[in-house]
Amino acid sequence: MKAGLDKKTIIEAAANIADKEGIANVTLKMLANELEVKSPSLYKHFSGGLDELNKELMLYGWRSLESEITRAAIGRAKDDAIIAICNAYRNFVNKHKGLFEAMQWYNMYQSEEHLQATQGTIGVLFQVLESYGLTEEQKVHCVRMLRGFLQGFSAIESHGGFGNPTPLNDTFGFALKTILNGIRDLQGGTTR
Amino acid sequence: MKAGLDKKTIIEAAANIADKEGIANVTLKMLANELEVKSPSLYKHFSGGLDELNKELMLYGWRSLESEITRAAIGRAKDDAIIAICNAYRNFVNKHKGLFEAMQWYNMYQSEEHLQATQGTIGVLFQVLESYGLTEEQKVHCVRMLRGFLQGFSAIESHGGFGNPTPLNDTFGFALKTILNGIRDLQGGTTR
DNA sequence: CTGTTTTGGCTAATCACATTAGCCATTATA
DNA sequence: TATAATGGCTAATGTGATTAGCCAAAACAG
Repeated sequence: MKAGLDKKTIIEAAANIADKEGIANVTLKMLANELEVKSPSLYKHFSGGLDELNKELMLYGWRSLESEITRAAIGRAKDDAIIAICNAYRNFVNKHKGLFEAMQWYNMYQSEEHLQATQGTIGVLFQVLESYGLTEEQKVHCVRMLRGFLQGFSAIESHGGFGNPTPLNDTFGFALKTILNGIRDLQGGTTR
Repeated sequence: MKAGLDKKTIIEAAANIADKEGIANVTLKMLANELEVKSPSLYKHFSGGLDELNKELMLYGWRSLESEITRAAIGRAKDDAIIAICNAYRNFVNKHKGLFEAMQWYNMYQSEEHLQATQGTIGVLFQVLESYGLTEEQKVHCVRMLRGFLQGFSAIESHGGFGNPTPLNDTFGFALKTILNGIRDLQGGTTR
């Protein structure tokens, strides 16, 4: 006996493999190698096998993202907070390409747990929006718009999907400005 | 001898399986079953095996999307065209959940081919933007913003990721309006 | 029209990885 | 200190991908 593994260690190793080697390499075999253990041993920690592990990886990812985002928003409010959150999201994805893929991959299973997991992240945005004096419904629209954009943009960027040499920072800034304008318009009710 | 298969038939069957059974079920075995053939036979059409097949499926998906989008834009211009395109994109994803996953899945391989494949779809948006009198750079920003939002929003929606009961049509409409406003602002140069 | 080549299917065999069964030493605990 | 639970291991099984090599039908050359 020697390894002394636990779920946390294993998940973190999996996240590492995902980021470094690509999500396709998150296999029990690879994981066992990394942890210097034989693959059947992992079943002592994840009786559900690879499937359970992937689910946990997904949850771990969302929790990590939530934590980064929360930290980013500390001491900020309004647009300033939203911008910080969006930057944190984008940076997280670029730093954790594989993990982010895992977070989406598990969408396939469309589980209640997944909904819960994303809720935390989304919740931070909701809180920030509280101070804008919007209706519940308007807040929902704003959060959804932000979520959609952040997820899509980050996914494409992290995969090198934007072929053009134009700086991505500029695009991101423009998009954020546009979205914040949209939110502002909801407040005043200005019919432009 | 009997089947008389060809690439097109096989890819379409694969797309069907992806949409109906989920992308996890796009296996050579399942495909062979559907086509009433033995799995090794498929190698006569895709010498690269499952990997090549997935790549072709990805390309097929982007080509299909481009075609739907193009059709949607016919006879329309400006905001009207953009809205039509966005709706077509969203509808496509919801109708082809599995195929859309395949389109993204292959991102993993970050290939030149993938870049080419998306280019067609993106190109349609570019063309529509021609009439807005924007600089090249501004057009790039707009297209990227739209792409990011469409991909993220559609992916989340098609997976049932938006937990809230608020109608998604409303959110989509609001987001489009917001983005179109952002584009309009680029034109006038109005410093709001 | 006949001999030859190509095509596209098939069976049998191999490989990788997930998973299960059951063994066993160490650790924790009654 | 007995005993139970833990967490590792080896061996065996199962599924799907892939490869090798056979063979009949179709296409084609003369």
